[in-house]
Amino acid sequence: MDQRIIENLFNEYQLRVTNCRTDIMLFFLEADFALSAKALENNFPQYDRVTIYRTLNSFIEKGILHPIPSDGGAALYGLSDSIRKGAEQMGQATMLSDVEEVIPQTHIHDEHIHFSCHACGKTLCLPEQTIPKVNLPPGYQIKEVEMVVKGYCKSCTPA
Amino acid sequence: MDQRIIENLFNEYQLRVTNCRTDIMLFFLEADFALSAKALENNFPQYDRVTIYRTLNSFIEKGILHPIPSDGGAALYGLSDSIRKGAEQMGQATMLSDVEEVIPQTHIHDEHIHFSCHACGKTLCLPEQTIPKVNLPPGYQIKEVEMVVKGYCKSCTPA
DNA sequence: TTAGCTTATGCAACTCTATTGCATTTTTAT
DNA sequence: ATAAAAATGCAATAGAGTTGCATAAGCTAA
Repeated sequence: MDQRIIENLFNEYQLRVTNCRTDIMLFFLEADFALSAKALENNFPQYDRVTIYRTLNSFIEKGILHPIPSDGGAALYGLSDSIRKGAEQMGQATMLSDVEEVIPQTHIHDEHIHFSCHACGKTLCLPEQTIPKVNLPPGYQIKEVEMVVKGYCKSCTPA
Repeated sequence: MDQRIIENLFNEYQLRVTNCRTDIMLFFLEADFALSAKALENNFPQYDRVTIYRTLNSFIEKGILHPIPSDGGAALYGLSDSIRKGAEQMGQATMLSDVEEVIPQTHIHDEHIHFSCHACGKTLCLPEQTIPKVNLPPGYQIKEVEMVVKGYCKSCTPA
């Protein structure tokens, strides 16, 4: 994952390029599961807890990360679908013109299913799994749907 | 709602009958939405915060209440479907024999949809709305599914 | 009904997650 | 290079929830 791709992303979203933001974004791109503030604190002892929280909040405001509902006390965060897809495409691109095509998609909520594994404890975004349509009785106006499936993930289910 | 019905319920679930438990159970039965520990603290200043938390936990252990995923920091709790249904049936019953028919249904998870209203802030259980079946790619083993729909509830949607 | 065992309650202290204010440092545009 | 704007670190604070322990209340059986 090229550093330049991340810088470009931050420029698009009007976020200043800092070590903390770059490191955390790289970590999210390399992780295939959702992360907690605690996990980031452990992985980046060089940054203050407060800075990590502020970094997470700035990413959420821009729509780069989305919060994932969790049972435990601690919040979880996952990369937005558009960001991950964009970064993967850019990873293959070699020309700068390709890189500049990314358009910020703020406020677009990813309506994918989240999976929480009882065995390894990880929570994953399943970008390919769209949430099934819901029909509520008349009078309800649906704006957003959250779905968390719990069980055993691919790695933890015996084949 | 008869006090005797609640006493009977507690006996079935092997919970001692105390003022705090009775008051809180009554409050849940009368509320048509999910409650937070904070809401109970506000409504029952005569009971200690710790007692309220322990009361909630004892109800959850017995399966009388279920925790509801929420964005905010604070947990929400809803009455289990079987309890509310049982209490309503008993409310109509006049003979003690009817009342004694309640069977504790511990560890049965209610797979209904939850609705969270952006306007009034209330979270409701929708016992009639079952969660649609989900198909995940091979390798995932599903044990439990949570679904929270957000938008405007019946009371807050203009007709 | 009471004696005695068990469980629930209240209080104090504590843990953990997250936020806020403020001084200092870093980023970025000129 | 410089100055404005924004990010960082530190200290303090807020809120949710839990634990230990002494006391009070509920339950069981005689």
